[in-house]
Amino acid sequence: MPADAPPAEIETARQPRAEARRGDLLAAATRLFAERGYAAAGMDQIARAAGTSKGGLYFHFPTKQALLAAVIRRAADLLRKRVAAAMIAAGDDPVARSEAALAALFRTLAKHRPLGRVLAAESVAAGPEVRERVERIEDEFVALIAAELRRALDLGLTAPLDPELAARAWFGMVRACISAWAGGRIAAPPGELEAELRRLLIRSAGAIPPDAMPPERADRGGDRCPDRP
Amino acid sequence: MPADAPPAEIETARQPRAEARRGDLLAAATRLFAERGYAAAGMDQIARAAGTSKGGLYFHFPTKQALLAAVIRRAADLLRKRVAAAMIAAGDDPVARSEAALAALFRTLAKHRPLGRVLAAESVAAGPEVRERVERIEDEFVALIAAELRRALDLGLTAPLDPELAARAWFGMVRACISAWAGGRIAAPPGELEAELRRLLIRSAGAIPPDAMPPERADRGGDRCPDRP
DNA sequence: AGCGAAACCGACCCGCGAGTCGGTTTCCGC
DNA sequence: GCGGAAACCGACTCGCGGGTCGGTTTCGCT
Repeated sequence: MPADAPPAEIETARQPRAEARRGDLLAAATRLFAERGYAAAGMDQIARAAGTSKGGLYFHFPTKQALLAAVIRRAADLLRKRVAAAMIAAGDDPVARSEAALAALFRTLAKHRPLGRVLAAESVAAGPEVRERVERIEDEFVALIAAELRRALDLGLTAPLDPELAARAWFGMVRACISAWAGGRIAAPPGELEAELRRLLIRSAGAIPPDAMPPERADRGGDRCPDRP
Repeated sequence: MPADAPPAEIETARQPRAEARRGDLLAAATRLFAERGYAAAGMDQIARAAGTSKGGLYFHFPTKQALLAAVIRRAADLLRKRVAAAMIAAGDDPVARSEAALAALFRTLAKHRPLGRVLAAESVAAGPEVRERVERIEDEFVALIAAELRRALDLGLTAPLDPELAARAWFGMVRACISAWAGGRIAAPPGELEAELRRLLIRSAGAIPPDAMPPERADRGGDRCPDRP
């Protein structure tokens, strides 16, 4: 239990076909874990879905937990990469960066729907170690958002708020909306959903968007700068 | 599958001790499902934790799924009752009602921590029927919030928004914060957490709180009514 | 008291699915 | 083209846990 870090992640050079199979297996596992749940998805089933056999599966992953761990790791890596790239591309303004991060997260999860389900729901089902791992990933993203919020706060771009907590709340909002949308329980097309969600997020922080509301602002009275008692 | 409603919910008159046992069993099941996950929590284990035996457990619940269903039903009933009461007590103003609902939800989940976990995570693990049931409960609460938001919107108390989506987002915010707090990953005391969360929610809707900010508003410049380009 | 039903017990049954293993095929280096 | 390792196969094992069942205790009722 103490210090198992070094031997865990050695990417031994594999033959290319093996790498491909590994990818297929991870994809199939991701899909089935999301659809049936960790416990209900059988190893044989997963292997079959990936066009291989149980033995082949166990050649790549020593255990079912390890398979889930790999699935999660892969998902997290993908999200991390996309989000980081988007934020770098967005420049310096914290609000713009946040919006870019949101957009990237959103588009990535929208493209790979099962991914969100696995990250959201399978943490409890597969024992405490896995749960902790997922929580750490979540914390990582929350910290990312929190840092941005803190910068914005220091620049006076937001209302006074607790960055940690607001970040957590943002994360929750995004996840809830995406998962409802992925389950077909929200009708709106993804583009519109993202726009509306962005408005909610920005408003919740009391932030000033970089593109300070163009033409159509006279839709309804009193939506900002309230003048009633 | 078609029309199984009538025979399912007959509350047959039971002896008092049986009712007590049933309660113990439900409590133990709730705790263990939350801690270990649905699949990993054994029937024998649950029975033992409730101070009884497998046979006794199966006297009350015909199957494991039925047990989970009962747990969920109970949790939903409790939340429903508390939230409804709070909203009625809060009067007519939609913003006040929303705040009251939030507070009730918050306090109830804070008092029974495992409850949130079960509602959040066990839906996938126990087959599609249960998942759907949980989703319906969630939708129910979302609809409750959405109705309130729609009223507020019609009264001109909020910024223009999609009530459905905003309600979903609110729900997600609350859940994420509560679950992080229940897991000890947020340091703030519950009272403070709730207050901060309330601010976020209200701001996200662009709403005007009924108690229009008392004295200390001059904390930081430009936090509302922005004057920059 | 004593009878019958409700409530409870725990040893047993049995299917299911994670993990194993000896064997076969594929491919790389020489 | 051949030796050997990497990659893959699928029948088999075996423990675990959901569900059963005959028996025992508790309790309400008269």
